[in-house]
Amino acid sequence: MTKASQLANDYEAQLRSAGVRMTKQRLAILRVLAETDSHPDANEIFHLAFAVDRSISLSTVYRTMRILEERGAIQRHAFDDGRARFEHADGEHHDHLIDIETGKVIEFRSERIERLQAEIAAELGYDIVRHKLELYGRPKSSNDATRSGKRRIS
Amino acid sequence: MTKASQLANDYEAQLRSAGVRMTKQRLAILRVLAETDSHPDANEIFHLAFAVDRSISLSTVYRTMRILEERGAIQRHAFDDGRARFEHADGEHHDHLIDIETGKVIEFRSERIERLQAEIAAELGYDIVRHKLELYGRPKSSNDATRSGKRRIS
DNA sequence: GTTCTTGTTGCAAATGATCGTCAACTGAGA
DNA sequence: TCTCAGTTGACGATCATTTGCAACAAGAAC
Repeated sequence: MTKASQLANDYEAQLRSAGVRMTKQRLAILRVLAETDSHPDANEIFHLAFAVDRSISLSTVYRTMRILEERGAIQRHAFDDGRARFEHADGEHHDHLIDIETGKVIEFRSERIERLQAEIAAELGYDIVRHKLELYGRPKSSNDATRSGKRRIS
Repeated sequence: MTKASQLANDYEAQLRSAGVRMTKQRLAILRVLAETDSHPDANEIFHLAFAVDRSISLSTVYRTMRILEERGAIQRHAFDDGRARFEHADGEHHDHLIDIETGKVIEFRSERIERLQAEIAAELGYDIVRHKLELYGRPKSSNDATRSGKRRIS
């Protein structure tokens, strides 16, 4: 079993046990989400899911994304291009670096940033509920950052 | 001369010398922007400017905000409420903490965060062009964070 | 001040993303 | 299989933002 179909099954089991009714449209969306490592918007998800099940509509994509978000199965992001973008929540929080030349999104996680953010909020008298860190950058000339997957930073 | 009207004059001089034609609508917007310390959206700016000059329209607000953004006179933000919010760019970059109970936006700047972000981008093979850090939090019980103005953090 | 050119305006209609309504349909438990 | 509350697609509504256009007004040249 591939990692993606494993993830799709996890999604399905999780939602079923939460009493969410599984329709073929939702299964198509779950499969699409499990199979992508990028951050698709609603329209992209719609097109991918449409290829799996031609009976799906854009409305259903929006409705399903809301349900998945409420259940914590996915994360919603609002980068600077206006649309909402989604990615599966595979547990650990991470941040994003967006390549302003290509739009490519690189995920990373830095414990130092996480700690520092909590400290700052505390100094301001707040408890952090969530946060959003987006770096917008341009590749350095000697760039080996083209490999994908999440990067772990000190 | 108040600090706000000083800032409004600075805006005007800067734009004039860049060859931007100054209309009464634009002057009204500049005054409104100079007088606020918050992060108004287009509609709020429209209402405030309308009080100064009843001939202004929402379209002009949007058009003017784009011009001001292109000239670097203001910063555009996209917090989690969907709309674009604006604030005057008074030079130094800062980040935001949004109170999820009241929507209040607190500005702060942390040199450690700034440094850390640059380091992370470098590790990923990128030069940072800009970045966005938003903390969404809830006030601690013993909260003295109600005072306004930019906060400087270690 | 008058003229002229060209950028700017308000309005209304157009977008684009997202959501709501509703009648028809369908999971999934009895 | 039967039942029915939850779900669907179609499509119109909504919200923030943009654009087309004819009327208008800065500001440079007279």
